[in-house]
Amino acid sequence: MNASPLRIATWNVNGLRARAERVAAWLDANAPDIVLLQETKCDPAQIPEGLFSSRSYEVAAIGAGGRNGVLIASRLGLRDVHESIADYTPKGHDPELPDLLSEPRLISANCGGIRVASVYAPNGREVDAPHFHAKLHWYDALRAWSAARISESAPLILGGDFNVAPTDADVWDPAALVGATHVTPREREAWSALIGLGLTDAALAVTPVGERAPFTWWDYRGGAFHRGWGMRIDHLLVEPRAGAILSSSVDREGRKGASPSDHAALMIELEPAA
DNA sequence: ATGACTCGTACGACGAGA
Repeated sequence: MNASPLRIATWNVNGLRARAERVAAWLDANAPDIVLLQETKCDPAQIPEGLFSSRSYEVAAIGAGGRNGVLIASRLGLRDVHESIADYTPKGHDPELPDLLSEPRLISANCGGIRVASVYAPNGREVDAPHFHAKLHWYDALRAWSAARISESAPLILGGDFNVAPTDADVWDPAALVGATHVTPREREAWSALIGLGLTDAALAVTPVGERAPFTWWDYRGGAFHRGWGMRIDHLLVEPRAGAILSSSVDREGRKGASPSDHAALMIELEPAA
């Protein structure tokens, strides 16, 4: 029995060591039960001392030097950790492409009966660059891994920085992004195929028809945040059997002031299925 | 404006991010 809904949050922090004070304040203000972080940019041994343990979280993290890196912190237990989707490399994978499946971009654990994953999708760099094709292959592997999890008894929740804006409503100005990554038909097809496994885009699910779900990322440059020049590229994807999505919110305060991440945290409240 | 920030690496720029 849960007296109150679960709070599940995801945040690309752009450097956990650089963001330690902000993460601490955000944890204290929001009290999430499950925290998914991306771009920690550190090895697990470099996680700021006590940041999670002093707040009663168990942590599972992977990292390799100063790039990428993902983490799960849970107050609901943390077991059966998965650290790679490389076993789900798609058929036809071009071995000449960058090996993004070996980078620390997904970690998953069973937290209180829910299989959660912290996901950091590749950027893609330039349309049709090697990294762009590798991004699409990485999405194929993510879809295959997710399909395998959906066949298991624990419901699946994916959260993270997916580096795809699913529709033109998810960017401030489609005309400004012609020729850019994150909005191409191929990336959006990869996104749709993932969603099509039977996952609910939580932010959309609680957004009234005709309104726009809030952005989660704004470029550091040119005052983009204050101009509203953002995108919705961080997502929480919920298998319906996990429970009912009660709310979804973006922590815009976390994008303000000194030394913010370029991403804001996304958090949902979930009433777990009985 | 082929720009604009920021992090990590390593102590001066530079790759990468989106």
